[in-house]
Amino acid sequence: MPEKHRHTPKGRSEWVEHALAELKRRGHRSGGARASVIELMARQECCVTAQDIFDGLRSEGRDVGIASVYRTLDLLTRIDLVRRIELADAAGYEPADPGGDHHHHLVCERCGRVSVFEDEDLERSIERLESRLAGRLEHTVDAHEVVLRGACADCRDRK
Amino acid sequence: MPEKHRHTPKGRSEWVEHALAELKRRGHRSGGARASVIELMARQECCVTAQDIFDGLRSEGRDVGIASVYRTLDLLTRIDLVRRIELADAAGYEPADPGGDHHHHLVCERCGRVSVFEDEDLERSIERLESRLAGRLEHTVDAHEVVLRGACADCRDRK
DNA sequence: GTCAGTGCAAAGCTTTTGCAGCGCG
DNA sequence: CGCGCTGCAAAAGCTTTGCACTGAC
Repeated sequence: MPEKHRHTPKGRSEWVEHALAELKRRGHRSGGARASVIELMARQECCVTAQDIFDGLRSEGRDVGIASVYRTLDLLTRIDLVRRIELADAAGYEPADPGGDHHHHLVCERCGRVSVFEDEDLERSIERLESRLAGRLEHTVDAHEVVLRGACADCRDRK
Repeated sequence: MPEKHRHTPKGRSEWVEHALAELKRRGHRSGGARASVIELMARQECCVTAQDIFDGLRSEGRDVGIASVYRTLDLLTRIDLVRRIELADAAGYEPADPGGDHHHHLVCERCGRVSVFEDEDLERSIERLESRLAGRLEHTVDAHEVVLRGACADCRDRK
């Protein structure tokens, strides 16, 4: 059952705590740029690009270098606090909700807008597939990514 | 049921015919570079990058410019003769088999190797999802892409 | 003969890396 | 007070674009 615009504000402030704690646990120091990226990421609805984050922080007056944005995203992705999604031009990043929030993305090929859906049926199919692959010792699977491409309601109506 | 290394040599020479015919039908002229890219694409097992195609053609002595490779891939993708898959660094391209060969990709996060799987169960879940989305007039869906990421048998065994 | 197709080179993007300096612990 | 974090700038890819020229129709 697809759902759009899912808000989880409480879950997200928990995510900030979790992320900072996890970084500390791994012996990372707490720097300003990294904290800013984490705080902004937590406020996002859906996946954002590194450039989005950079622009967002600049518009709030936080002079974070784009290199630090990439470095932070890379670090957070490597320790599974952030999920990276390969879109067409640039990669999208979003907080990896620990609470099993397995949503995927729907990209409009005309306007580029990205929306979100969830589907339990699909998720179960993927789980079965993953355990079959693991059972045959063919491949372990840590993550999966589903992208649907088409035209959003607005663009389709606009002929 | 996942299957690797699926050969469809007959289907692929048919694909060359189909691609050339479709281009002619649309009023495109038949140039050397484009024909070379199509011919090489047809021989590929799985998705290849533009650079792979460029290198492959050069090694066969065909001096095709990389811009022509990109232009051809772009054209073929736009008319659905080629499927573009977003991997990590560069995009992968593969012939779009008209015969409903809906396979997807399994990427090893350590060595980068890309393998292929097919899964009817998964495909049915996606079909149901797509018709639900279309039914609600939320989004049309022309294409879907599933990427699983993990460790291939070789890399996992190598500790 | 016309104009789509082509190769080369340059430009445009996203992402990474080098480096000097700052500041957390 | 060491070394991890940071910003800037430069570099390193991937992909697109400009342009003159070739060749298909």
